[in-house]
Amino acid sequence: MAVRGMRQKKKVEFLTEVELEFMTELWALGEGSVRDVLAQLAPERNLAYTSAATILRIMEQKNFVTSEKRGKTFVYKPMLAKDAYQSKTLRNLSDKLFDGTPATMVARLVNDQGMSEQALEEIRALLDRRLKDNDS
Amino acid sequence: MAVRGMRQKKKVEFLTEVELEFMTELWALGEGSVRDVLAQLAPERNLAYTSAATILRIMEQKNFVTSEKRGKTFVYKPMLAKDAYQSKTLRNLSDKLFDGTPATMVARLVNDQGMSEQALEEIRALLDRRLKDNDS
DNA sequence: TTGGACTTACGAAGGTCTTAGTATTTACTC
DNA sequence: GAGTAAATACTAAGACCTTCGTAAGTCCAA
Repeated sequence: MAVRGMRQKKKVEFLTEVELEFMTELWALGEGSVRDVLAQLAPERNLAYTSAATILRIMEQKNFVTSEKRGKTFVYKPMLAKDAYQSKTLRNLSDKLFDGTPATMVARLVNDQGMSEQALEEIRALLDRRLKDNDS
Repeated sequence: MAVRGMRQKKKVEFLTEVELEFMTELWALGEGSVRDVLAQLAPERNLAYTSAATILRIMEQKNFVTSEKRGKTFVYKPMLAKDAYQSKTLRNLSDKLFDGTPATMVARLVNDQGMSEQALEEIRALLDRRLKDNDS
């Protein structure tokens, strides 16, 4: 009997570069085996099967995904929704690089991110809705 | 004669955790010596002087700061303005975690970052200005 | 039930990051 | 010019990350 799923001392908060790459595919797929995820990566990525398996196993140890055995293979599923992780990441970035003021962040985005006029309009509409809700 | 400022193969784009911590102090100070930066850190940080010196020397190798010798000590200065680095970081985050659509990012920020009504109003004003400029 | 294809578990190499100790250099004073 | 306090340069340890090879386990078909 193999040992799987050992605990770890410190809670890991954020995905590493490669883990984010994998999680992105899992978010898109909903769930997937090592082979499924590997198939989603760009062809020029050229990652060995065992590397992908290792990455997913580590992600499970860090509680970023759960696995379920189907026949011979494990199927992995995100433990964290994409938008929740987006929020978490933005909060962290706001703290670390924007003095904890997310408004500065939005300002920076709106000012120099080369957003289309349509995108800007959408955001304004979003703000209008938000500000109306606050009134009630 | 010591060897300082050796080149490096690959261009480094982003600050590491500790480098960001140091760069934040340099941005606030404008410039500073090892001792200056160390003095700015939280007292409970307890970092050895030589560690701080090493970090700044590495940051110079990576072209994040320049140094100038004044008397016995080096004074370090950022090579990159804070807002430029903020923009760069946001662009990267948008690509990696938001499918390259910064509008989604703003939406996430506005929706769950707990911004005050005043902050939201300011952003809307900013957008209004941006959208008017585009018309002309 | 045994062979083969595929899967998982483990270990290790090579890299970067963070930290700090030791050794060397430097500027200034007497 | 020698001594001294402070700064810089170097080295290295320990942690984590990425990658992959090898070994061991597993399912199925003939």
